[in-house]
Amino acid sequence: MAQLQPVRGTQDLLPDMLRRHRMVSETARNVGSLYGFEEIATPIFEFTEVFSRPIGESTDIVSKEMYTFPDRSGEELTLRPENTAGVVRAVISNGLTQSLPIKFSYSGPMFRHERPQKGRYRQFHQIGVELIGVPQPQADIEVIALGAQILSDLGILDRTVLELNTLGDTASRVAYREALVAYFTPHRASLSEDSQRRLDTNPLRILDSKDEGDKALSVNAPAFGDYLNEDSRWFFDHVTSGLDAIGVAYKLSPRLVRGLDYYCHTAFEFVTTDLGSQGTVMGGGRYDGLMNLMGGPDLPGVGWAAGIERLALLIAEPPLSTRPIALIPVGAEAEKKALVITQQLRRAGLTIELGYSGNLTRRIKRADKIRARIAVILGDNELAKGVAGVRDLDSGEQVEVPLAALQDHLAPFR
RNA sequence: GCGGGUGUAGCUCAGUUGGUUAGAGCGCCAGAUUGUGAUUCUGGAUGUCGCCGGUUCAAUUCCGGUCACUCGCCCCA
Repeated sequence: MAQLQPVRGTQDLLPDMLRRHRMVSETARNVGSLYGFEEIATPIFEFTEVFSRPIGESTDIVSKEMYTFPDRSGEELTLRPENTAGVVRAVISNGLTQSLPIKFSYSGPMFRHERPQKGRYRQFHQIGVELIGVPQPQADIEVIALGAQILSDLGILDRTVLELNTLGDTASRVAYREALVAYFTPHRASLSEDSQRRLDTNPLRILDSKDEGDKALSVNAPAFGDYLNEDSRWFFDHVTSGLDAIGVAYKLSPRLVRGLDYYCHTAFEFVTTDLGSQGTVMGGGRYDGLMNLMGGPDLPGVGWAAGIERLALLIAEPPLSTRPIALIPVGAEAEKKALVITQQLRRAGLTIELGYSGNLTRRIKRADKIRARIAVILGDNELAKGVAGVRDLDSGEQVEVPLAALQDHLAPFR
């Protein structure tokens, strides 16, 4: 039993869970199209540079979590750890920058070599959207509103909090980063081990540390507000007032930081407390420098990604599919006839289950087990009269229906 | 990557202070009913007690390692 295990951090999506995944991705696609986003699919693997450069060599994702390998012709390839870089690459590769804005949504598997936990897998699935070519804060507002509407349609918006922050433009962020490094460096020895590392990789994250010593030190750290220039402030004010205007609630979180290097200005996360430590359900922000960094024109972008596994755990059980109609032949002659009738009814769009073996009792039992709505019984008695016994398995009522009228009679149950 | 917990039937779990045939409920299969399901009743099957090794006359039980899951950290969706 324990011999054949799936690879660590991967899982089989059995029908019940896959139905939840579909509910999430279909809701995202449908709501996305209301906002003018079209679905796109990019390859699951790319040249390693597609991810390593934009995401940042110092990030955990690139430095220790990517599935990177040389293929048989020696190309350095990587299983995508996220999809923003892939979409941007596709936009550049296909010369799509001629008509702006570009609005894409996607859904698919991503891969990161992390330690698995609930809501955290090595092969996991994300939905996401990217809006490219709009420098105005309206884009940020639209993208966040889209995310909120998807969560709302999934029935879980009220179980999340939208945390919102600005990282400022590049100038502001660089200035602030330097100020933080200058402040923390003299205290380096007093910082936690994690934060000593953060000081080198992502000093903004020290402010969000859970270590008590770090928290104490952070109290007197420089505040980002003092380093935000006028442009950055103007931009963020428009984002917040826009969200206010359309009634999307948010909480300002000055400590919210994005993990990937290419983010600027707006950063946001929808967070829930219902999933333990994997509370971020949707996260994103603005990435104005990314396209240019990847060798394309200097176009701004905003987007987010959401973890399907995490959303799938939160949503209510999706409705089951259409209940089938069970066709139950009794006897060799009926068996033949049933095959033909089944084919006709399925072509007419009815969901038919044809039991494979067993006597009447056995088959009707099985029909009950698969939640069949109707059992169509076809035996010698019926064949002789040219009818079928149509039994309503909910009420127990059974009527005889001429074979010629069977399809019409069953039509209401498709 | 770091620290803690767990691993017994398809599922949820009990149990053995180390001892010969390892249990329950649910589920599954069959019969009561050879042309009528869900209820009920009766009967039945299933485990290399996660894997490898050590201690022991004897290990599912103790010890070590390992794998997987899980909680927290880290990171992130």
